[in-house]
Amino acid sequence: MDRATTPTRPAGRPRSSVDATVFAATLNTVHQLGYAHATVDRIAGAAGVAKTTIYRRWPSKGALITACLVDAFGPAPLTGASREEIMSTAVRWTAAKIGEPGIGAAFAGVFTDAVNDPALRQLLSAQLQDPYRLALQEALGEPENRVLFFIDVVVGTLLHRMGMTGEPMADADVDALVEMVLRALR
Amino acid sequence: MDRATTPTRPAGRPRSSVDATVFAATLNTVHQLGYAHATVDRIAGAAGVAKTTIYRRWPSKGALITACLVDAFGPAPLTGASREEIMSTAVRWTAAKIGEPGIGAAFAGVFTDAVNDPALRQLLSAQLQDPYRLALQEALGEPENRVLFFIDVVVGTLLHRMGMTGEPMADADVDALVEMVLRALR
DNA sequence: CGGTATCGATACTAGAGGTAGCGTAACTGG
DNA sequence: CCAGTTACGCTACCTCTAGTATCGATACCG
Repeated sequence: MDRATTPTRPAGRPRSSVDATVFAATLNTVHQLGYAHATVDRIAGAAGVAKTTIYRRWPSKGALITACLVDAFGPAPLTGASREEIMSTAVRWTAAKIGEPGIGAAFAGVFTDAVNDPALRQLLSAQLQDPYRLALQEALGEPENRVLFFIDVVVGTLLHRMGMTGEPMADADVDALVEMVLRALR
Repeated sequence: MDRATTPTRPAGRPRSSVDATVFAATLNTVHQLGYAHATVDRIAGAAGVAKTTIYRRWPSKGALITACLVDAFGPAPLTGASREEIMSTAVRWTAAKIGEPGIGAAFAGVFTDAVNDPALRQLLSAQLQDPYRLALQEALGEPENRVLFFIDVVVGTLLHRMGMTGEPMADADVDALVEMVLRALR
């Protein structure tokens, strides 16, 4: 029940190290019951933790799920000999991750929550989208590449174009997206 | 306040023809407040209708939104001289539709509701996905074509692969999808 | 030992989807 | 004109969920 000793430990009782337990319980509960029925009460119960403890660490259910996803995804594997290989690995890895128990459902749930919540949208975008894209851009050396299709198209298109409340996608981006789709369908 | 006279009109007071009004109020409310804050109470109020009237016609909020989307989308324009032209028209039309006020947000909302509700998922799939895909397949003459990217990839991938509760996508389909993505990114 | 922050537990508020019951209105058939 | 039937608006209600407040106990620091 101890935590990593920081240089200057803050006063008071330190937090018990149950983050990993809560994350596991979250994915488990979402996997078994779906996002909507995975209530914070149930997640807390599954983790053997009080609900108030969860709300002390994460400000909302959406923030909890987002943190859980960030933890579950971890850093993307950016390996491969060629540029094409790197992209292939990353995309396949993303698809596989999304298919893991609970992750897909959690993502879909928090995703739509984010549509209605600007703060959560920003959090989700910052936590999931940007580091990923930046890392891949760095690995590929070409910032104009549209990588990580699931993130860019699903989150990008849906959040920006469907979200309505956020800043809209530029028409040029929409056109580029449509062209990309058509090329894939050809 | 009358309705189209059916061959044998059922007994009792006929329903007032407010479906279109309710649909308009629904899109309007979703557009202004987002899916989550567009409560059935508020939609009913905006339509000048009692909430009970809405629940007499549609069994749930999800069913209402789905019906509203079906009404808003209408039949897809399947015109064009070449196969490529037909696909281009359909995809662009879909993208434009999704960008219309309220439609995107409504779709995103009902979509995630469907992830947690098998009945709604089936309804959404039957109402939006299948007729669309079938009509395009017919127009294009090649059933193996993966058309309507937004529907197939967004609904297909997310519902099937992320939904978890539904039947999973076949590995071959996932592979095909990944290949498609890679081709688009190349 | 005093100060401080976390812990579990309980109780609570506000808002949402959805249902039940009621008196009234609109139609059909006799 | 009247009985039967169904939709209407209205109100009250139930259940569930996110999120908050409070409290005594606990674990750590100086």
